[in-house]
Amino acid sequence: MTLFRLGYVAMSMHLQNASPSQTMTYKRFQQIPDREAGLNKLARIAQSNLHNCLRLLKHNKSHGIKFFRFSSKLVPLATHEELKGWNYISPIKEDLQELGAFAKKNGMRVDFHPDHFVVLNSPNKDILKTSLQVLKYHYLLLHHMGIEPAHRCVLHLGGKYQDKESSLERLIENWMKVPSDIQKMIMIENDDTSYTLEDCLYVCEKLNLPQIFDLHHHMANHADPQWENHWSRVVKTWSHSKLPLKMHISSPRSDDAFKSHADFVDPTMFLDFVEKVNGSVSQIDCMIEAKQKDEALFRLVEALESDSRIEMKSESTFIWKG
DNA sequence: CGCTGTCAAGTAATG
DNA sequence: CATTACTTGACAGCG
Repeated sequence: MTLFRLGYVAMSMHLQNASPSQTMTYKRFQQIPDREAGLNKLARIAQSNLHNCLRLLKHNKSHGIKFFRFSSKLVPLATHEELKGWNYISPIKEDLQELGAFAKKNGMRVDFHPDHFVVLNSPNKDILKTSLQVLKYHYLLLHHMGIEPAHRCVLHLGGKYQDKESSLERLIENWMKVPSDIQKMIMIENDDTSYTLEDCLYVCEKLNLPQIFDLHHHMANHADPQWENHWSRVVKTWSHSKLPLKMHISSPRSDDAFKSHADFVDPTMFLDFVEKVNGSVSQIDCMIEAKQKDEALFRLVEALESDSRIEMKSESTFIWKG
């Protein structure tokens, strides 16, 4: 029997004025004549973002949601080249501590997905260096939250650079330049344009990394359309992890904009997946990536509740009865 | 207050 | 070779 658990991404459609990713652009920062005042302002924004994250976790708690992805924009300009040397952690140490303690106390799985500027297979040394800075930022956030950073950061394999095979091998070469603490933090996700599930599995097996299977990306980009043929390999990549297998779930916005995320998740497609993987592993955490965020999760739960093949175990977990 | 253009970052696709 | 799309929330400026 498999326990399925639902989570969502970064922000809530229900909480008002609770953005976890308020920001200040570098251009604005530059316009502040006193650098110290600018840095203070950045720190205040970061504190507000973390405060809102805590509100989000409390909101999640009240709805029985124990699985959440933090925004990567918690500290604006943290890794910007021109702000090198700024200790962006010190003004938010207590906030991070409090946030992590709340997540731990309530048994919540939290993680990150840095955006597409983190590219570990880039042939450009500067881009690799910047990417490592951004990963270090995520590491420090987790570390100061008091959360074990292992398998808390989702990445794609990177660009194709006109030659997919050699670009994939470059990732393996570059991996040796990644500090081991950061290596341990990474999970790999198949993407919708370049690297398919099978490409990612090859790397995951080689580097001993958990594979995050994104069903929507797979539909948009695959070699073998039958993901079922590779599911046992996906399961195996999680055998050494303390965390349950993780999935990304979303639905295409339309036929024309197939790769874009729809507002909500199509329950039929999701239930089809659930039926197929049921029994393959003890728990599957499904990250709902929909434009309507937590509202999409609530809608999906409503659909599950009214389906006789599903038994709800709590507000956001369920099993397949068949 | 509501609308629009702009914003640190990379890569792929298009022209 | 140069520009746009991707995706995307937040903010500043403007009417």
